[in-house]
Amino acid sequence: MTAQPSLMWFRQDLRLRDNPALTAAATSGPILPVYILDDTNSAPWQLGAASRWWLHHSLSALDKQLENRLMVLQGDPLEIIPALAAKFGIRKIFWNRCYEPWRSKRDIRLKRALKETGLSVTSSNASLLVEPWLNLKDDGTPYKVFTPFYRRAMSKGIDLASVLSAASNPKLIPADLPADKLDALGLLSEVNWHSSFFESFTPGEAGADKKLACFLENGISNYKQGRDFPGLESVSRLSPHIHFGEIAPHRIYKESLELGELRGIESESDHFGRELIWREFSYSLLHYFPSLTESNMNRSFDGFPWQRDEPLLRAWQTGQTGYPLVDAGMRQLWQTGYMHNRVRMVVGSFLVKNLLQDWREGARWFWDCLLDADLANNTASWQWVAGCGADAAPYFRIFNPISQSEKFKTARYIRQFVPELAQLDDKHIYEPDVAPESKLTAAGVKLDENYPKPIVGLKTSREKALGAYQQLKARNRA
DNA sequence: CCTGGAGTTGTCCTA
DNA sequence: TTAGGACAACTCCAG
Repeated sequence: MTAQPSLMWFRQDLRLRDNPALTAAATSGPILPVYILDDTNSAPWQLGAASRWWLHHSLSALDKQLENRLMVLQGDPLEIIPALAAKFGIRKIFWNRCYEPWRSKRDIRLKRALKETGLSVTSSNASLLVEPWLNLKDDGTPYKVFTPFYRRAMSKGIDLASVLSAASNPKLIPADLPADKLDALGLLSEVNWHSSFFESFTPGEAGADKKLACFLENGISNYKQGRDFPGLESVSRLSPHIHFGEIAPHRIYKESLELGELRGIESESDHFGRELIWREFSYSLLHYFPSLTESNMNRSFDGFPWQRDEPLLRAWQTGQTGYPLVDAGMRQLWQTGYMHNRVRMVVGSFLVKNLLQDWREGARWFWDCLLDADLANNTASWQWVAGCGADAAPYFRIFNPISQSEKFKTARYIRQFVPELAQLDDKHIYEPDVAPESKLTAAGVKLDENYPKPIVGLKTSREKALGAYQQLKARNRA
């Protein structure tokens, strides 16, 4: 007779190393590893199509690490977990915390219910450098400005030791699992739209480690400047791995800072560390302002005169705005499930300020298309770019997609994702509609035939946006 | 409680 | 060509 098994509930911690819940579960005896697809009650934030693709392959990788013993289920954990406990004679349950408001609410209920039936439940932190309730102002309230949040976190120091550990090698209880258990979740769409995702990403813990190693080897040495240039390989692209918990931010933080010291490039690694803390800031915001996903954080934006327009939104989504950098970004998103951060700001600003479309439309589209779709990051970032969020860009700060193209030398990037413009030289590729006819003809560009003319004028749309903002202010004063 | 200083990522116009 | 200031006040935060 074996010892009583523990249940390890995997969620956004799909890894064996640096996994506090798994470490704790493994030391207490044999374990039953379980994943539950639980997003059915999270409308309107059910997993997007790109996230589903990633999840499928990440679970597949984890399952292999667990000798195909990962139990995969779908439904409401409030029912499933107690049923499993009863069926397998489980007394102890372990998980790592999630922070989406609907999940943490559900987990609190579940924990209470399990404890009432005499089960032991242990939850741990596996995914935040600083959990929201550990980085508050002296008066106990949460930060709304990034820099003080960052300083506070730095001055207190990050607790790395409680998360970092060797890979667990848990003893798994025998289970008879169907071979098609993952396919049964139906995470992969029938349309083969995601085939190119594999070109840039390998979901799973091993893929995450490789991405980090590659970034530390090549990308980080020029991070501070290089991260703004979409044509360079100076960003880590770790975001989807972090979101699904295939790697602990603690490990990323530790290794990048150590390398910075070793190579004397502290400035680069500090800037990278700052970006990791931005994620923490977003989590804190969402935790303390759970309505952030639906409502303007700055309520004075509630009456903003958004100009809902389906054709404009559609042009933005499909990368047919006539602004090459915007179109390149939107097509990168669609084709690869990823978009460079500099370009995210440019396309975000363009949607919200030049097209006057509600930021929630942008957030929704990103949610569906991004492999790294993360409720806290996505929401906080869209509110930031729209000007209604915490520490937001002032409303008059409107990105000019052409200036941005030039400043960050995006010609190569544009050629990659907008092939119909590839033959244009650097001088004309940023603004094809004012290129001489001869250049366009030579490059095979026929405006409004194989590439659109700009769908809005930059100057007029900018003035319109500023006008809308003035209008809003006037209304709020009245 | 008061107060001073500061706040991710920009653009445009003018002198 | 280039550098500096305007753009908008407002809220946040720490001392």
